[in-house]
Amino acid sequence: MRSENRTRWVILGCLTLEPMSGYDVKAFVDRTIVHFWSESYGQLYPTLKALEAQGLVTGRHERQEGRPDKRVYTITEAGRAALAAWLAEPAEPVVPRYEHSLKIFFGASGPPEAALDHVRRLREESAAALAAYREREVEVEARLGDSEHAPYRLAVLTGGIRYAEAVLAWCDEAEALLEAHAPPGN
Amino acid sequence: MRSENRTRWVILGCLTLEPMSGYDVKAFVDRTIVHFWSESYGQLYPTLKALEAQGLVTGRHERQEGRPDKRVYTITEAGRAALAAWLAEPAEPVVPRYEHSLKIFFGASGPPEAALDHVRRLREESAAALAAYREREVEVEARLGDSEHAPYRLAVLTGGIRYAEAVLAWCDEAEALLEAHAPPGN
DNA sequence: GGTCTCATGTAAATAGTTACATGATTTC
DNA sequence: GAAATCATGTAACTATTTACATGAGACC
Repeated sequence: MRSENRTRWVILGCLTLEPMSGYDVKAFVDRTIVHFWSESYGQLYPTLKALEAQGLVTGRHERQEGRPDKRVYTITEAGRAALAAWLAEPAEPVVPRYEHSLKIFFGASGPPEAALDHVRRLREESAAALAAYREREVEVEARLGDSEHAPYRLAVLTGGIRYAEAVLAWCDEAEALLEAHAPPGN
Repeated sequence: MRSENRTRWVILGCLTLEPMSGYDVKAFVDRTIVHFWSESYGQLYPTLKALEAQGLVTGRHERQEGRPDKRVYTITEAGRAALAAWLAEPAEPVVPRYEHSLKIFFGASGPPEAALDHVRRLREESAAALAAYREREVEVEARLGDSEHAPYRLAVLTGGIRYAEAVLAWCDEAEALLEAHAPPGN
């Protein structure tokens, strides 16, 4: 693998916002960057331990009443430096694997309506995603205000919105194209 | 992993077009669907063997002059049926991991100009990709003509074009946003 | 003489997900 | 009484990449 364990950078990035537990990081990822990133506990907890061993974060046990204790991690100066260095490097252009596209690409080998169904499902998924992003946009604008993080977060969120809009427009185009060549026989 | 070995479906899909060797499949992927899919030899060759063992493809040794012999695989009826069944199933919505977005998202923790640099590099990469797609579009239209595959392939290629266009438009938007909030000090 | 293309494969390593285990408290 | 939330972790498994090994012929 080209870049060793990208989970570490996600964790360090989250910890620059505030001290968090593994559970908190997971919740943050699922709430804010889930449209372009995902993390699993199976990756988060071991990586947190490794980061602590490397001195990039420090963990402390925190007692809680009425709920389980948690282990809260804080980023160290070394952690901030490592993150800053990684942020300065060009991003690795990773080729994503889109099953939707793959299934449409080989559509001629499937049942007649299958490719159109993929387009229609994609439209529904994208419409739902778009609605969620727009809600989040309002929320982020309100909560972040003029924080130093605001422009970065808003830029990325706008990216999600533009992406979803482009996919929706493409769905119409693709549907027309496929319908024209494979007239519905039912 | 939810879907067992998606490489198999790529191989079967390719073999519906014509009999191919592992090397041919790799070349086809890199030539036509590389913008949303990638395959490595380390995955292709073992999977081809497994598919043969399952009776979904048959391989034959082909002698060549002036170049190495090759092993050419042909899809069987069972292979076509398996592929058609997979194509009929809804695609699994896999969350991609965009390093570009991640680095911009946490931009406040990096060097001042870093996030803008990511946007600018992304613009260059997308512009190059867009140019390549447009060339391929002309080529595909000419070569596929009114083949049964044409509408599917063109639809997917158009998807790549729309995506690249949307990214380019977003880059302008993001650059303006980031410049407004983090005035260039150099 | 060096590099590129053609061609097949294996081994080692890593990345990542899923399932399991545990258990208290809160909400429906 | 059931299900969800909070909370941490491990083990098993799968997917996937990268590096290595081999070797002939074509091209510059």
